[in-house]
Amino acid sequence: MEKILKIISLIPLFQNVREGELKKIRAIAVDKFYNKGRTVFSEGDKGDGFYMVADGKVKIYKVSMDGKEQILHIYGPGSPFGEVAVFAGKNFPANAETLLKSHLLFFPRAAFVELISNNPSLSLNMLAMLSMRLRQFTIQVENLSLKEVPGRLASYLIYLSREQGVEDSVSLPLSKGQLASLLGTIPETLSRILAKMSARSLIAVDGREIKLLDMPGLEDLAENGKL
Amino acid sequence: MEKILKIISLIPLFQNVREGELKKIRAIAVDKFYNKGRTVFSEGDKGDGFYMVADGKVKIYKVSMDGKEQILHIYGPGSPFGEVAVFAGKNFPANAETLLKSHLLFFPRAAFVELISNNPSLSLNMLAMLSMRLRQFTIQVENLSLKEVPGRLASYLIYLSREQGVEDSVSLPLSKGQLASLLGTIPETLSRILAKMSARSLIAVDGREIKLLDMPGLEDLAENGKL
DNA sequence: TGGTTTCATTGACATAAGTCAATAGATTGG
DNA sequence: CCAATCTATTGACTTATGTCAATGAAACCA
Repeated sequence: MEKILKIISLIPLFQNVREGELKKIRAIAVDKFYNKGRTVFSEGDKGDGFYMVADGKVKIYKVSMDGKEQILHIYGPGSPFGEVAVFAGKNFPANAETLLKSHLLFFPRAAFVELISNNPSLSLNMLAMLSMRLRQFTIQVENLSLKEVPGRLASYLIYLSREQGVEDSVSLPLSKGQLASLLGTIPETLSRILAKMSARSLIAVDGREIKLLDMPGLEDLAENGKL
Repeated sequence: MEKILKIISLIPLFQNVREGELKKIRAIAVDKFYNKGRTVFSEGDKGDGFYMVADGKVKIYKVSMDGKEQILHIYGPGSPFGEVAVFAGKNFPANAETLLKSHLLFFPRAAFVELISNNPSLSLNMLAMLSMRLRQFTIQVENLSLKEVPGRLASYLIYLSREQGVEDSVSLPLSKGQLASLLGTIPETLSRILAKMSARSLIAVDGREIKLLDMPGLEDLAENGKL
């Protein structure tokens, strides 16, 4: 089986889709290659399709007038992005940029809508996908509005440790500056908080490797937000 | 035509759906009536269906440990809510409470999924609906993270004036306390900012009626966030 | 390798927004 | 219609986080 077709077949979005349909999906996908740090699309661009990461890493973000950046998502292999423009029939609501050399698949709107119209499994998968995104956003809003930065950081570390399947240590998939942007703060503040959490023996930081020394303490911090 | 059926037929979610299907949709909907201030569902509740406002008003919100509330959405007639639980197959990610005496329609998951599986128009409408929600969330995150409270308030006033179709005045659909919660702040702060904006002659406040005295000034504030 | 650029840390300081408390206004039900 | 409750405003104060600037560490590449 072609490599990309195999990748596609393993993606949640395309589960329970008949083999024949998978081939059609592959047929409409256009391969796109980007170097690190490249803009895939910008906020306001007309969206005539959506993307999926085949390989690499992409950040979706907003920027304010004075240049502060807020990361909305980081997507790796298997994650689609930019679907909002396809289904809401408007333009992209945020910016997308590669964080690594990346191989993306582009799905043109018309062809994909055609596929989805004839494939209930696919449309239910897409509904599930968007629903998960909405759920993530409710968490992000909660974090930004109801937690202070230490609480957000603690939540993120716990999330990472689950995702990476390691109990007591995590490896940041992002530079500290980018992590600050993901958490809705700035590098200076993040630095100070990492220092304070280290002083409290909650964590031990070594570059991008962070040991989680006091899981209960971190969980409490994530819940109550007070350091 | 039955009153509810007529309401359903006018809703964006059910556009371009055949008459026969509309009847089926109505058939699976369960009427629910709530007084003002009633909990419809709570965060974490198992979601075996979603709701739609037939009449009244509902707020969707999160609460922190120490009791601070963040409103995610306010929905009026025609808006569905709670779909995330249906399609992501989990529990509700937030709380829902009526702000007025309300008449809601409840759509049980299994029956609705059945309908959507056999109706491409309906599933595309639902995808569009969720996509619009995602778009709104990107704006909410942007507001919370990249704008200060005065900027958020200015954005909201401009949004309201567009929605209400009036150029130079708006009527708050919410108490000031609830507005504070929607903007991600507290009543005291909102009060002070309203006072400051009045002093600057950007607006004039009279209870829930707000005159927009300086639209360019408000737009600038919404963009750049500096008061 | 060495030098340049980017990234991270730290200090001194400024400020937006939250907390606590008191009061005033508005709304509601008996 | 008045008391009781809820809602909004204002003041004095605290605090978390942002800003500006300097320095140190790490990564990159020519």
